Amino acid sequence: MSHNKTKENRLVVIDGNSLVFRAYYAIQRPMMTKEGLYTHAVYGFINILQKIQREYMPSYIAVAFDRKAPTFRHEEFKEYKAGRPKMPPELAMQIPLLKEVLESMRIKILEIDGFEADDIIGTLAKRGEEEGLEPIIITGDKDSLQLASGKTKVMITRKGISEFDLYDESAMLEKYGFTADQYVDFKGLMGDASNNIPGIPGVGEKTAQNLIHQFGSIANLISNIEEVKSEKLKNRVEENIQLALLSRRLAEINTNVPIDINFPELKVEEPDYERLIEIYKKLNFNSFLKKLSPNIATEENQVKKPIISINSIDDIKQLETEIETGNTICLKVFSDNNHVDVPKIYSIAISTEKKHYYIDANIDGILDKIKEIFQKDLKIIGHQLQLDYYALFCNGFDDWDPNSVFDTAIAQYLLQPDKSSYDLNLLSIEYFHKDIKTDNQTDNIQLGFLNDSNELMEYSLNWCDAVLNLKEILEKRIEEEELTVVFEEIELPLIKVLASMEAQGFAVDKDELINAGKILSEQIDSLAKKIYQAAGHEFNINSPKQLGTVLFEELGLTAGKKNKTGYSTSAEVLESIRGEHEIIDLILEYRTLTKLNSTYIEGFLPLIHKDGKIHAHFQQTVTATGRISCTEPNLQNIPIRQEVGRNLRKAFIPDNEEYCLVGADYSQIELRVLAHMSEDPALIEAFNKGADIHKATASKVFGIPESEVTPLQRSDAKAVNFGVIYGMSSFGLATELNISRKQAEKYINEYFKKYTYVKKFMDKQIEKCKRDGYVTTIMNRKRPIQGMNSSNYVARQAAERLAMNSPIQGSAADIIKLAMIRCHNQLIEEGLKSRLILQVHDELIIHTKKDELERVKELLEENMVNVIKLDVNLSVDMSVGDNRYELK
DNA sequence: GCTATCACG
DNA sequence: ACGTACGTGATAGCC
Repeated sequence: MSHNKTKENRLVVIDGNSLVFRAYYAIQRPMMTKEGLYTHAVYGFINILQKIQREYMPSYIAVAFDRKAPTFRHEEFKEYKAGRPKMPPELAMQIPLLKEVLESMRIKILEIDGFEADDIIGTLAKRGEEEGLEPIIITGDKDSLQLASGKTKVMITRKGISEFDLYDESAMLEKYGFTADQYVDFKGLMGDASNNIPGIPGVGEKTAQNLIHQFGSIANLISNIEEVKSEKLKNRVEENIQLALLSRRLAEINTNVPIDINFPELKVEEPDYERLIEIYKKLNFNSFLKKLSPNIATEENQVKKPIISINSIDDIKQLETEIETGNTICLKVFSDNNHVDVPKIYSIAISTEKKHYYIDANIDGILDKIKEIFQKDLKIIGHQLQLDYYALFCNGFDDWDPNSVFDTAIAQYLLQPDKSSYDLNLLSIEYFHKDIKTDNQTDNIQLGFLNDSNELMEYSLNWCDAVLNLKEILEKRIEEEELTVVFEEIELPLIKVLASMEAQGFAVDKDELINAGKILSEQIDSLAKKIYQAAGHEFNINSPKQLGTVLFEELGLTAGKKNKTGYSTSAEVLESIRGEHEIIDLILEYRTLTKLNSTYIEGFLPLIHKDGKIHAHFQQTVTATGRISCTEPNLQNIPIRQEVGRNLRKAFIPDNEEYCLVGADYSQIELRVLAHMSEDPALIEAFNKGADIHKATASKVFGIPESEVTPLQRSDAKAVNFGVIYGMSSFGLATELNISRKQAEKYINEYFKKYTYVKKFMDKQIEKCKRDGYVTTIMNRKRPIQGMNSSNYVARQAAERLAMNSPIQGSAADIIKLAMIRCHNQLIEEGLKSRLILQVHDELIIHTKKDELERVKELLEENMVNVIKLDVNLSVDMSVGDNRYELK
């Protein structure tokens, strides 16, 4: 905050209620803390406040609030503001939080029983003018326009909260054709629906405006009533004179509120940083904390570890002598994190208990030395260690396997799996209010920047300090939250498995891919021509907006669902109007082919490594349920459902002729997990007798013997089974099956009548989540869920579905992760060359040496099936092929 | 940077 | 009366 630059006489007065209301509705996606506090209105308010402070630099600032007590207006007119909907609780709960923030900023809050914020603001503006100040009123409410004057300006929010319209005397004249003083008379005539101010019945904005233009005020209108031309209007005004005067009094802001105003108290001051940090932390406002950090950086006066810079092969001896077997180190490898070439390691930081070593990785033979040191059975602490592993694995450390690691990113992920980022700098700010970056560039560790070795050395020390400090905190929290098992038995051992998969990569037949691309492009061109012909002109088929115009306006086809921006042109909508015009089939085909070409051909080609393989990145800290995610590219969504797309799988091949691919899929893992967790006897029995589960469900839902189930009934039952996993709603099932809601409801009722324990299980998840705020998996992985008690029905239902689905999806994720670890370790233990190269949620792909094939199949089956003991058997389908297409 | 769409489990 | 199926990532268009 720059005090030296403030405008000396400027007084900003904010209508707190009005602005927080705007902020609440302007932010589309509600924000909430892990404790369930809604925060978006506060967040939006602070943003506006900071914008105002930046742009107007006031010397004085105050925020006025309404009180709950009735005001003089209610005394005059009982119906004042009657029928106004109550403030939603999600907003009401944020008002005290906002006040706490304002107090921490040392911004004066003004409120008084019997008066509205408007009156306080009016009084303050008037007194401010008398003191020679320049008042600026900030509000979302047009009522305050009457306060605009030669000195006082009124700013009204526009388009949500980000923009304002500024009104002064001349702007009023321009917009309304009368002055701010006359605004009250104007309101008296037309009334105000939102405050339930009556006005003259039948007089709206236009008529009121005209009357004010002609007569200037209500008083003048009364004295010259004969001049009103329209007989009807004249009668109306005469009959309702008292109502107009009452309305005028209600609309008029009182500028003489009995409130103590002491301008020096309103002076802008430095915030109470300690208190502000506390409240920002409570609200999870990390971005605001970050902005504070330069102001508080001086508070800590910690002693820094000595940095040892290692610039020659001889220097490393210091490290060799200091490190003993079993020591704990913090590790950070700086590399270009490159997946299309061997990642280049620039430097390696190793923090021991006493010293911080910063090693130039370009020194000849230095990596071998480090590898030697790493043989001392060290305990490794890091943040997103998978990245460090990957760089090392690709640079000769492929057989390195530390048996004790701690990853602070993963620890934080388990504690809060729905966080959007586990960026160390953000965590450092959140936990320690300290920015670990030495400048802006360190965000982006690119080779060009790495020239400045000193900067990076400093950064590496801050990095390791933050990781080590975080570890102390998170280690305890993991234990308190009983996450030790999932942390130590699943997530930590998985790091090296994922890094290995990543380093291994998936070979692709580039020529095959290019060729497929050529064929697709030709087909796309010819389809486009046909589409233009059918439409009568060229347009951008990829633009849903243009497509919507062509289909629903020019061709007059039946528009289905709408979305925010206009007509929906989704496949679902198009399918339903297939018969109406030949263009529809062409467009659907065009969509399919362009999707394949742009995502899987054009998208993949630039990601092919120099070694001819794709090294996708597997991320362990992304999904809220515990699944892993795959990026650059996403190999978990290669087409399979349609033959055109499925053909692309032919391009995914083994490294060479000595190898083949083995695919191992868990059969119905989520339904099996559900059977186990719910302990439902009917579901367990169905699985244990090896039934076709969709057929079994069909038989139960439709009340017929399994032998009589038709393929259509089986497919409907399949949708029901999916629905159960997703936290089924009758609406969802109805849309999926294209049946009535009633019919869907019947299916669901039948299902739960037959699988009563499943119903109990679902109810229990909701109940538990309402009580604890989270649900858990078989391995006690937790997923916190917000909004279980939301007053909004839709939000609450959505939260309940998450509570039902997450334990199932998450437990399945636990199981396959455990299986991956077992399989990977056993392949290595047995000295086999075969390796895990891909996981697709319920499927593992193993790059298999042909002479190891039989052993690999056995090993997969054993480990996947026996990885955990459930009340139902796990079952695995296995297939072998020379490319991914052949794995069915 | 957001929205719509569509690929997978 | 409301308006939803669960979990992801990539692309193109548009502001």
